[in-house]
Amino acid sequence: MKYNFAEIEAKWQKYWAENQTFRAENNAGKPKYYVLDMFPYPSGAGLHVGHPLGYIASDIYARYKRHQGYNVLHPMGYDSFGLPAEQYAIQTGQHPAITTEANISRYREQLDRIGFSFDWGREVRTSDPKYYKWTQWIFIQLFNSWYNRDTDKAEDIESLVSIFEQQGNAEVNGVCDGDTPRFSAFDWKEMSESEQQAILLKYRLTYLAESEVNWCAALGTVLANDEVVNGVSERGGHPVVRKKMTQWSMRITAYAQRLLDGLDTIDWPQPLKDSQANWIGRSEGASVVFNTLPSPGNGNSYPIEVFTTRPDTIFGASFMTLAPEHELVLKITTPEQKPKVKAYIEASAMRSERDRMADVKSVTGAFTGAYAEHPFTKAPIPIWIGDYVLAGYGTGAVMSVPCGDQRDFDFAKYFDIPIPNIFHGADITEQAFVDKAQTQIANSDFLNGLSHKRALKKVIEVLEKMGQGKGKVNYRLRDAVFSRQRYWGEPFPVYYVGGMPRMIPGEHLPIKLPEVEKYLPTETGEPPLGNATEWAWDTLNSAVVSNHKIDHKTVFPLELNTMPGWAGSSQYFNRYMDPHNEAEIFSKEAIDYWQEVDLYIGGSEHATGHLLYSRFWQKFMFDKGLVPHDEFAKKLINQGMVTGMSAFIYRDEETGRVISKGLVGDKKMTPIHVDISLINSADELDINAFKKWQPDYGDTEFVLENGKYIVGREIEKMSKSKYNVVSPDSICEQYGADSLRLYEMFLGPLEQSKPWNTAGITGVHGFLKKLWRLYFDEKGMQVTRSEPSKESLKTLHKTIKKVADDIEHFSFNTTVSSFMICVNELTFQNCHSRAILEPLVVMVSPYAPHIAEELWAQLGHTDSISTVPFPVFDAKYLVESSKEYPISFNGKMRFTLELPSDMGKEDIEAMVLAHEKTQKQLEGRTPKKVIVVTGKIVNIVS
RNA sequence: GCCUUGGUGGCGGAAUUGGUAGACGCGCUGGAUUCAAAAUCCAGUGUUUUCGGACGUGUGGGUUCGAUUCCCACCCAAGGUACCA
Repeated sequence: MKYNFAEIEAKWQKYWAENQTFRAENNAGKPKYYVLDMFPYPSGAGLHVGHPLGYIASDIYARYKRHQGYNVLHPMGYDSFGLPAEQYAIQTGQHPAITTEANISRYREQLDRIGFSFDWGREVRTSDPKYYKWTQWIFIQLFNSWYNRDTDKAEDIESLVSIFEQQGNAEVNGVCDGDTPRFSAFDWKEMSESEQQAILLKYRLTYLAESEVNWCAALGTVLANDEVVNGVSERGGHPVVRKKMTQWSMRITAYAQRLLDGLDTIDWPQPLKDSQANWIGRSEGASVVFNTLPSPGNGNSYPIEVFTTRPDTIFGASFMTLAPEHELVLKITTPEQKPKVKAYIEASAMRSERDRMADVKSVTGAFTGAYAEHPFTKAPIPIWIGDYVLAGYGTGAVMSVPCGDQRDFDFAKYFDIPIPNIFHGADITEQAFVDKAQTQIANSDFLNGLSHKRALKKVIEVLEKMGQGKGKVNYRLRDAVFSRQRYWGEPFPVYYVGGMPRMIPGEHLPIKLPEVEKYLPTETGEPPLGNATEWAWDTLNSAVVSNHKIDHKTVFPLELNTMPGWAGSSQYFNRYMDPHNEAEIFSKEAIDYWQEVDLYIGGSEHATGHLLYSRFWQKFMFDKGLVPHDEFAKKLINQGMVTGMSAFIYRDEETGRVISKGLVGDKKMTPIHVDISLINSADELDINAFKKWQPDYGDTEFVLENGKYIVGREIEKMSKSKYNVVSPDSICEQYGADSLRLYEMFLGPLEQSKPWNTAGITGVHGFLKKLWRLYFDEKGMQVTRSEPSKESLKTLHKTIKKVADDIEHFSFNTTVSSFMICVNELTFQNCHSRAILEPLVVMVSPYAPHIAEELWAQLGHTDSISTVPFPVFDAKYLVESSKEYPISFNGKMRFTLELPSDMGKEDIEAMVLAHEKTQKQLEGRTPKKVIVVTGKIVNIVS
């Protein structure tokens, strides 16, 4: 009987679907285990072999856990809102929902072919109103909450209102906007409804605020940083300017410290934690207030607050620098300097934030003509603006200490500003002195002679006493903008009364995305939802109604923005626990049972996006008492990228001939991508097939080496345009899903990126055939009830140990090797014993589930192999009577010697020294020292 | 610049607490089988060699009886990033 993978795989995929083999119950009397993959965006291109890498790894682990007796939750879904479908809609008029649906079916077909053990009964799609109902619901919960620093958690907004009613906001220690005014209970009661709402917005965890965006007027939309290249839009090359727009924001900064602290409690890769920690960017220092001096143009004095991590260097401050966007800039600039300053502000508005930050070399800035008073020396110090200071970080203003900060130093040198030295013994002629450990402060009045640490403490004390500053912790993390001017996203459950946002009551959710004629922004520059004609909220009937009914009395306009891509992915892992619940986001029972994700596998590119936002929402949900853990995933693994092996032919532009790689030499030739399906495993090009694919080359002369055309190979990202994409379908077709699964794992360590080379798959495919032949010969089943040999038992148990250890360490590539070694050995031993071959098939099952199910059934079992207990390792089969000792001389192994395992050190030493090969190696020298590590090695030093 | 990860045969990679470097697979070479091919099987495959051996894990040092593994300095590649006060 031959190994017919096509038949076997179709059969078992059908069996699993029909029997719902992998359905997870919410209360099975077993311990739970939750294995999660990052759900994909269903793109039009379909899956390539890089995509399923992580899914295969998680599937192996999920199946392994089932063999260990766990009730495993292993769901899959789609992150199905997104830009490509919308772009396609703009071009073709096709509704994104239709495109998305088609793409999802294609993804599903491809996924099904690989034999994943997903519980498809729990599938979620972020673009499904039944799902985004709960995304909207969470938004409302955030809106109705504020962050209380005293209790260090989110609380209901009602509690804030009652504090305001009783005592105003003076005593409230809540996270709020920087410009929140102080008011008393009396003031609060005097405010109009609208004014009160405006105040509350400053405290809500999701709020409306002006944020800076990259506005592209020609496209009528806001662009992401990476869509802006050199100040113009990537698509079309239209001008882009920084502009303030009213947008929804998430007050993630309220959670900065907890997001940082939480990293210590989760088993995530260190590089990923590092990048989150850097993103949050905690720095300790002080905020210091400098007052401006009245100037010819402006008789007032304004306080300018700066944040500095080096308040100890305050006596070295010889100027101040404000971000060009700083609100005081135009107020304090002298008439004389106005033209220069205005020009500079305009110029920097043209540059994207990324451009401003990437440009390290050029120093730019402008003098405002104004001065501030140094808090201690009372000296006037000039106020400059410079775009190396970012409006969004700290207070958008810095005290510049050129002797202690390289950027300030460069700025001062460039504009010829004095550089006072306040460090004892430091040379600052060429560069700033930044070594904190070596710092001894000088020329600084009461700080003279102090170290960095002591000066820091002292100066903060004095500043606090003067009321001109205080110690402060600053975070780089900014609140996350939550509005998008797009069509294909979650609509907000928000309508506007007198310009103030109101939430639609939860019982009327979901608010479904309206139909529009065009998916582009409106002519007046409003988001695509501005094209909808049925987009108003009728408060009497609690329904979405036609726009012409808007009367601002009972019918109000709805929000025109939609939510960003990360909205739908920030809680999906909890929704999987109870995906069909229409009354709650998930039942208490479900969350109490599943608790949290035990293992999450996905790409590291989500480090500071999805993974940070999800942690934020989880902490919020925890504060609200909805989830039992404030971290959603205990363990996380990043899978690496699978890169493609592009193939090139080389065209000699002078002669027009195409030269085989070995004959190219030093001559400059044009490399041209060729489709990798035309290349065999020896890098030879099928010239006829190539000419058929590219008829233009029909008459081209191919210069061969040894009668063959050899292509060049290079590793690149897999992409259609590079003709190096390998689809899993074609692999499944040719070798089967089991071969694909094994090969993806065999490629190398899960976390590392590695190139795909289809040629190598014959190795694992050959292994599966060889495995099959242990069970079947030409005549049929050849498994016997005979007693297994000692060697076979040893082979089996050696493999059990290795495989179990490797799976726990997610070292799936080495597991595949040990399977190969095991099958090679059993074949050599001519082993057909059921006592060996039954446990073997269970071990293989997580990796190659189809062949395992088939062999299991052929062995006479009637149930699926999926929950059969994993074989248990027994050390007694590995006991050896002798050990082959490596004998090394000065650390280099020269020969091996077989000795009894229980032989003692002295006996070993005597045996080894007496050996003729030892005498030969020593060449008459006396050994200085003999090291014997029993069971390991012998080393002779001479 | 900074942070992170990595650098081992022709290629992917292995060596789990410092103990036989190159497991396993691909590719390649030779052979068996075949009319032939595919498939399968067997043997070989780091470099070098006077066939004794010598040298070999990016480079240079160090610790150690012994280093791919630990320490210091450097080079290169990939990914991330923030001129962050």
